Amino acid sequence: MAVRMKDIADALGVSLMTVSKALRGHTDISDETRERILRRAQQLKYQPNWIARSLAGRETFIVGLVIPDLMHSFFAEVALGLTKELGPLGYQIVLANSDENAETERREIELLLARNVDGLVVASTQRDWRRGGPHVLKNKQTPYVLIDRMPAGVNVNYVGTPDEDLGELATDHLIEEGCRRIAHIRGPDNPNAMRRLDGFERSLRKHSRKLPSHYVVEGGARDESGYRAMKELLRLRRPPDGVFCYNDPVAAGAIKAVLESGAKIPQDVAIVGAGNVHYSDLLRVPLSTIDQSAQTIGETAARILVDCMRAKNPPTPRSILIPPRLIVRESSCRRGC
Amino acid sequence: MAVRMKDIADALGVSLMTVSKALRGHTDISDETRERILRRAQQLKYQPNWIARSLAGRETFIVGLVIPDLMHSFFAEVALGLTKELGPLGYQIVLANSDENAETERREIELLLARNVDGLVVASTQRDWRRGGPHVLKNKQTPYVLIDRMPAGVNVNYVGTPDEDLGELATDHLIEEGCRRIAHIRGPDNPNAMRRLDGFERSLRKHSRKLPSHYVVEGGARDESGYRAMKELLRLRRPPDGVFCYNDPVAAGAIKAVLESGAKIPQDVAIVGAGNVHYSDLLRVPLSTIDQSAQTIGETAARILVDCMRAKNPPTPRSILIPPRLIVRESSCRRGC
DNA sequence: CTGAAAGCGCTAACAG
DNA sequence: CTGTTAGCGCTTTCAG
Repeated sequence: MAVRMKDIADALGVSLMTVSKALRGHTDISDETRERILRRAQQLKYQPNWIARSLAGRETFIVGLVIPDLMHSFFAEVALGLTKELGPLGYQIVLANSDENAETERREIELLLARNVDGLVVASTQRDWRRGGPHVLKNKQTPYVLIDRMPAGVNVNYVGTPDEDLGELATDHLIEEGCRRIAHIRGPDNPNAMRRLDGFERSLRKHSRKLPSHYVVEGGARDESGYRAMKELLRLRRPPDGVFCYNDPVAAGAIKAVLESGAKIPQDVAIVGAGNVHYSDLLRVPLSTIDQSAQTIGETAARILVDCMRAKNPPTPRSILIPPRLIVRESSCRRGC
Repeated sequence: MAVRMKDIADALGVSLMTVSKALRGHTDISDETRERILRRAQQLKYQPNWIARSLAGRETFIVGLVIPDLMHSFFAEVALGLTKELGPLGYQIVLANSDENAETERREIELLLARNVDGLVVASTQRDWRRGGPHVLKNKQTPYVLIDRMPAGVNVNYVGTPDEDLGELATDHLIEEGCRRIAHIRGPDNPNAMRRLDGFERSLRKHSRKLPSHYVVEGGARDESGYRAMKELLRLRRPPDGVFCYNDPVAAGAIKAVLESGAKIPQDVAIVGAGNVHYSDLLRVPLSTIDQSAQTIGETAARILVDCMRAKNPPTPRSILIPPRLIVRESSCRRGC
């Protein structure tokens, strides 16, 4: 079996408690004793048993991360930001995949709670985090931070993107590039997508443009949806000359549709996506996009969570929005930038 | 605080042990008592405390996953395969990022071990898993499965790709497509990349082709390396008309370089990558590639691990290679497929 | 400064 | 079938 504190204690003729304290840097141990203990621990390659430590103390130094889709590079980036921030503090991360499914999400969260995680980061698939939301979290005191998917009307910790600004930024850019007829391929039916649409409309209003309803088409979150939606737009009598797409995969699909039609990007149609997935630069036409700084989102969520975990009584929830940044590549670059 | 077994026991006037057994489906409890206990547990929303359970029993139902790069879609897919297979069995996954760094890897593994994980899946950055390799694993009995990066001369559980076959498959394909001058952009200095090179050479020999040494150029693992390497190849007096690239990012970079030079893909230069990262289909030129079935690798590793975790004495190590599959897209399709 | 006592919530082994 | 007795390895509390 692995070496325990008791082994060190016995070997040195001190009590188990002394070892425990010395190992954790308590001040009420003489320097000499501590030295001896530390040295011995090293020799024996002592590794604290975290299970026992967790049971006795009340921290596990585990943080749960619940995301809807591991394959989405946005979440992989968030996870990276989390590990970068949490790792050095001694936390480890348990990964849970909700598969975009509310029930699975609830189950996973309960499991994580049963493991006494110190905190949770959740990109929730739940529409309404209050009702349907894991009431479990209400009872337990476990702090949590929601990311990306803004919960409807709940006062919780949240880190994400100001999606309305994102939509506005993308649309403003298309207008500045000289597009006259600007369309939007919508995302799925969730708050984030709604807000991007709002931003799209806000930008058009701001510039006194009309909002032809047939220029807003149903889309989805994947490239096939973008492909289909773009086909639809291209069939219009007057097809758009600029399209803001819900996200990069959708935009990639749209690009495919445009090129197939024989039209040129960006001359005939300019395209802007969102998310800056890491391959955007390598697409058929390098894709202009709105970067959401996913890693920063992860890091920020981590910091908030750490504050909560360290605080005795829960701090007032914070909502932090990471400003989106426009990244101009070829797909929208009509004026030779 | 959360409800404990004791709470249920007290409420029902039975002993704690009875509850414990009933909850875990032991047979030596009367159906009636079990019913009462189960019902009560539900009412009270009892959730077992896994920390305590782990300390008392000897399983934690946690599996550690150590990977060098979260952002690489290959590993994300492996992780997905793992969760798919392990989740239903009640295991959760702790994620550790080694950042392609052997020292970090060792530390993370030790941490995982200190948490008493039931098993480990490691994509090791270590060249030699025997010497430099975490000897920790020798002492502890914790079962582990290595993936992707084949360890040098060690008899352990391993799931990965037969990289030599992969290289041969890609090169055979280029030859079949009618390429006359075939080059290879090498990967980094690791066993997998070596084997892909071996496969490349094997294919050429098999077809009685020459192996001009200047057609094998230094590369790396990212798109910038591919870009640079391809530039170099294009400067040759007789540039290649077919290139097998270490992986898809490298191939994407190579494509960029070719297109910039004004040459056409695949007419002037055919390109094949490896890995089938999920955006390959959306690249400037849809990329032919060799699929490694990353998710299957994850699932297979999971199954081997489960076998080991359940077995009383360690089964003899198994080495499983998942056959690579050629996926033909536009970048190599010279004969109108 | 050091240590003894008590217990975290659960399970394994055995006794009733 | 049910319950008792011992821990798992560590930490907190409080007395020396």
